[in-house]
Amino acid sequence: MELATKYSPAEVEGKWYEYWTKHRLFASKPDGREPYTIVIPPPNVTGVLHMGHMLNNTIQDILIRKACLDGKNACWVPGTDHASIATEAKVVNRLAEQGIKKRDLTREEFLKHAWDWTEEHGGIILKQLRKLGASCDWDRTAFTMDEKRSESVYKVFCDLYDKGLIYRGLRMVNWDPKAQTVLSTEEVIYRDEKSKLYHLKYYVADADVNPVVPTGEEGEVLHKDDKGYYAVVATTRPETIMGDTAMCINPKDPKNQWLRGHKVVVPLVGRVIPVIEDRYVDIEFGTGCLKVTPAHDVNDYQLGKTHDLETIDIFNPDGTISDQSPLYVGMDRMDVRKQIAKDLQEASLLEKVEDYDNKVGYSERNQDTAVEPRLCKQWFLSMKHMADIALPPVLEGKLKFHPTKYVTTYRNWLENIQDWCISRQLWWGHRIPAYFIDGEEEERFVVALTEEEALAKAQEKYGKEITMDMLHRDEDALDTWFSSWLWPVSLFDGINNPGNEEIKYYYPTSDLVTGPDIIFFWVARMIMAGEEYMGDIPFKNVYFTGIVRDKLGRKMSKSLGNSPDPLELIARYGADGVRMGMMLAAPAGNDILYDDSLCAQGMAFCNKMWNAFRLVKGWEVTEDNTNHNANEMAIAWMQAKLNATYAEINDLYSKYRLNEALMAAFKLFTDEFSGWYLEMIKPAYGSPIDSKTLAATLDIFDQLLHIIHPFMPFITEELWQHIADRKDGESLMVSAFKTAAPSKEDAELNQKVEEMKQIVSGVRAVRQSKNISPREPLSLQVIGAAKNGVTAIPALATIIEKLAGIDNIEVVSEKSEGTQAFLVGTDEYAVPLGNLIDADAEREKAEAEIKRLQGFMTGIEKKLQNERFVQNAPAQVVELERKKLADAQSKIAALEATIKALG
RNA sequence: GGGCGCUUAGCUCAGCUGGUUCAGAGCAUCUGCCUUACAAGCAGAGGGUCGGCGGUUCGAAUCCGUCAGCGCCCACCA
Repeated sequence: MELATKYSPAEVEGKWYEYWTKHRLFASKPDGREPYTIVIPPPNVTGVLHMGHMLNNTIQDILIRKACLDGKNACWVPGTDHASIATEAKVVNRLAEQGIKKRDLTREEFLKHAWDWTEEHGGIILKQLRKLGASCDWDRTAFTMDEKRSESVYKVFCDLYDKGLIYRGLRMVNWDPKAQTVLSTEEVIYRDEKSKLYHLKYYVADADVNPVVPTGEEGEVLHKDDKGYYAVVATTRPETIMGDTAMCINPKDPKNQWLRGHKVVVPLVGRVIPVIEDRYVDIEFGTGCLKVTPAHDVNDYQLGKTHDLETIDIFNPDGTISDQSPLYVGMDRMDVRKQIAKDLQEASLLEKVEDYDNKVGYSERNQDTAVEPRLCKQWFLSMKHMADIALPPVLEGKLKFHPTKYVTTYRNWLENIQDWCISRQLWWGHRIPAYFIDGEEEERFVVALTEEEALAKAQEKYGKEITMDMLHRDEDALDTWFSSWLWPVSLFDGINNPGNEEIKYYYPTSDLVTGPDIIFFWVARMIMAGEEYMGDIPFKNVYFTGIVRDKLGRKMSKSLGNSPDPLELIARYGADGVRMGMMLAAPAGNDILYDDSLCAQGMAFCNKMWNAFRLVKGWEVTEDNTNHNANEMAIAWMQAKLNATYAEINDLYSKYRLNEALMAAFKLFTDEFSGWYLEMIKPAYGSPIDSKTLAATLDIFDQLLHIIHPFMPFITEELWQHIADRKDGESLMVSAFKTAAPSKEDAELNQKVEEMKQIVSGVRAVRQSKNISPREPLSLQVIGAAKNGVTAIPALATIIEKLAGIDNIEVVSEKSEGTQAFLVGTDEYAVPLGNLIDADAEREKAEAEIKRLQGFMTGIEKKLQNERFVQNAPAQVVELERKKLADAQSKIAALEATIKALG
């Protein structure tokens, strides 16, 4: 058949994906083989594939396919995450478009919409992963809110509550006014911001007491104007003054001594508040006077507790001013900031405004919404115990991080860990299995898996008079990560059904591939849950990928429009091409600077493989196997090279240096196999190839396809299916494959061939410099001393003749006139060219080289004359220097002979 | 403010415990070739005083110190 010179992935990829699926090659069941397990970092159920997923899932697929070829029982479990905040926000937005407000719906109605949305948009991403070639066991597809996973979450919640690790607490928490929910500390990201520092006047209320005010250098009275004495407070948040319940100074601050024991008036508000003293206040910052708003700042809250201050909550949950405030009720906090600045100015209460750089916390999910500290009662998981069990396996190296630098990050976090706020004021998620009991001022509740159980517990705890009507289940849902942290366990039903066959077989999983941005959110917490519920680590290795950036180093983002659509890329370059492009750009642990040209390189490589296949496939075969010594040599060498490279590749895999492994495979195929081996054995045009060489070549091809397959599954399967007759159901994916360990003989043979290659390149360079066509035959002179080199091996001599276009190799004691010489190591070769030689130019070149070598020798001689070097350096090293010296001498001799021969 | 990491060819990166293979790879560049698998190709070539300075050593890209620049993580200075 005629095969196109271009490989077209579109015609091939879908076919093989279907074939793999049909023959259930991705499916895994526990058996006698060694398991190799990866659980996918579950993407948001409503998400679509982006470049980060492409990278992450390509890596996972490579690892899975490699394990499969290594004969392991590879199991890659896919699934999606319900992503409560993100998904709920999307649903709320869609409802808003339809004119429906969330608060007008009941919980049940809202959840119905959310499930509709999930079914409509959910799992698109998993379908997209198939285009990439992801070899997930799709039968196992899970969802963090499916039945088994939900049951696991509830059980774990109850269990941790019973163990006393989950508790309710009144804390200053991070509030997202847009999503209207609490966030954990990890979900707040701080950004540098250019803001303003407002200096506000707080007049002394009891001015009649006539405080002792300091005076300036000129003797003038400070802190006083026609309205009286005043202190100045610097704040970035003037809109919170309605919540001020004290002003604070440092007791050791000399310049503010005069304020001790006085009271001041909150500007505009008119409330009289005490001046308190606390060493927390930084004397150097601003004026050393701090306004204290216990309801809206973490530190102020602490001060409030210490000094027994009143707490005035001036914000509504949506970030507008509450009726606790005397002013601006109902206005948004950001609008109030602008307005109050004006009003203060007009009332002459604003001394000045300065530019100021500070950090503002934003919700990780709503990055346009500033988080508000807020005091409220939430559910927390005590983390001390969790940190204690999660730290040792990583520090001891039982669970390895790649790259290792993240161990420090992990450790720092765990050693300074805060309790985890696990409740969220959302509906989309796992509803907290806690039941509050009506009737008393003080909060009464029980935690239980079912209402019946709850009632029983309530009656036991609070008395028989409790009835079902009095129970109200907590309205809040759990943090999404409270279900994801169970993922490696819950996927194999290890919580509901401890000790089952699957969990015993697949747990602990092998590798986790994820981004370092979720090391705390997810990785650390999975280790905690794994240790708590399985008594063992959830995975043996964590491979942290980098962030995908554009080639200018910018993060890919929707707003910049610099993020390509993965599916378009696949359509353009083929999945294999894109996979290779991603991997080439992905050095282990570094960020990825993505550029389309990398995919183009991947596609070009596919084409290379395709054409190599066309060549091999196109040969006529003869059974005449005589006279193919050169081919035997070539085959032996190629196999040796392959063995050595594969050993290297395996080593790179073990270090997760997948980009280097791919590069090694790429070079093996392109340079060694296509560039050298195929040229060595290629029969003359129109001539057949002997059957032994063909068989050996197909075998080598087969091995190469195995090596490349994890990186580029589609084209390798396509070619593998073509290079021999295959039965239906057979696949490269699961076919046996063996290379020998590299041997000493391999290395020796390789060294000879490398030398041979240099001779060929030498001749080619001569041709290039003299503009001689490759088809014009030349002869090659082997100068005296080199006569025992590789040209003395008949098979290699034959190959040299073939590849360099040489019709005659002769050994001469001295090169004749009109030759152009070159050195391979210290061996000298020459190509007779007659009058094509430009004697002057050659002489100049040789002289320059001699000069360089002499300089080189001088350096070595000095070294060898240095007694301390000769005494202290290892004998080997000294010997080497002597050899370098000798080599340089013989090279100079050869060059001098060249000059002489030029006449 | 604390911690970690990075700086090697135009670009992206390898260079483990200092000395053969130490100055490398891929891409890009330049020069020849439409050579009968592949121009998405082949052949050949050029390109770096390994961020600066100082130290240890017979010997430093590699170890130590220091400075500069960049990046990341953590932290309650309003």
